[in-house]
Amino acid sequence: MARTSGSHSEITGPRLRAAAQALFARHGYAAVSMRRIAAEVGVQAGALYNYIPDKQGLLFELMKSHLDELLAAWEALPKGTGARDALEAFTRFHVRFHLDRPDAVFIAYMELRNLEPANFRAIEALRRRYETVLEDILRQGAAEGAFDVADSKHAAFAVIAMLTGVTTWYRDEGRLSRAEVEDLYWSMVRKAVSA
Amino acid sequence: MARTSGSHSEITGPRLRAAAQALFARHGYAAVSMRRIAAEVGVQAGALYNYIPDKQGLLFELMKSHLDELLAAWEALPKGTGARDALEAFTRFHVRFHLDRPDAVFIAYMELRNLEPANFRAIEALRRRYETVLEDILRQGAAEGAFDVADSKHAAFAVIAMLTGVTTWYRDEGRLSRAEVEDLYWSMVRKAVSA
DNA sequence: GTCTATATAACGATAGAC
DNA sequence: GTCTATCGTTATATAGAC
Repeated sequence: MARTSGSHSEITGPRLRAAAQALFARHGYAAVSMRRIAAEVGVQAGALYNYIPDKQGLLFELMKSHLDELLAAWEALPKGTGARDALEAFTRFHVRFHLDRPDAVFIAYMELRNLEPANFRAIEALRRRYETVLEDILRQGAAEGAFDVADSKHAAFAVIAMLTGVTTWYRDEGRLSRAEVEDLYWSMVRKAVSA
Repeated sequence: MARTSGSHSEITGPRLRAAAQALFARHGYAAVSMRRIAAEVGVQAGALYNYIPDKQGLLFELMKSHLDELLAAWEALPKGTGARDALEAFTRFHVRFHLDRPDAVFIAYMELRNLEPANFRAIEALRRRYETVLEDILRQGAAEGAFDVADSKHAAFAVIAMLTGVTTWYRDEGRLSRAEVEDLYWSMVRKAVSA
């Protein structure tokens, strides 16, 4: 909806990020113009530069805030001590978190190649921290004899790829509830790493 | 390398597809210009239109030929009869095929949103045919009691996502051989669907 | 803070010469 | 089949008025 001119600093910023996230997820960063984002927000393109340094900075901020939120949400989760419980917690957390943010997830996985080198390194470091969470769980479980995982690092990659794939097919209107989807993935993950 | 002018119909076409595939995989379809592709091929941009109808047609042809080749390669594979053997054959085939074509795989998964509607439907149909191959194997194995898979369709999605993820980390110079990678994924897939 | 207007560059695609 | 030249459009980003 077009808006008349005036001061709207408190709402234009969030609206800009929301519009950019939705459009980047649907059409891709390179295919979306600043004019298109501005039209969605309801301002002219020039006004967006009161909130972002440039288009690249906008992409970086979206990806960084998503990964910061992902890591913070995991840290905040109450956890037990055993590796098996930790793996179940991680699996259900990952599925739930990603189903709640399909657009942010899509961008974080698809737009890495559109990041400038310094930004790419920063995002990759955050992603690596998250992968290490699962890697450590698998390594601990293998040491305890609860899991049969020869290569914790690559097993973690495989599990995360499997879990993240849920965003490509899950729809709220679909046949399965979120709880059923969690159960489905937990069943497969549990068995895949079992002794 | 720049080339002098003249007739080169027999080599420019393949070079165009090879250059476009490499550039689309690295930077994304929307971020790569026809001028950039032409420079890689060693001709001027206008000359490319002797081989393709437009940029969209180029993307579609790359994706379609990749998926056609994928399905044909699977069909040509000698197969046993049991579900367990079929699953192992599928797993090893998928890993091997995808590791051999990282650029084509990347494009086929990342550029779906840049396809025009009619092209999107055609590509989706081919992808669906491939998913159904695994889905049928899982369903047969579940019916025989060899597998414990409650939902063949979504289990197939999960397994394919896990397997395709190999392209995000595997490097020929890395620690693991292709055979070891195949074994690693087969071990996880086998257990994930086991009874 | 947003507007209009614009600087500067690149885009996809085509026409006509050779 | 490829070239040069160009049409018409669009892009990111900025300047100055309000």
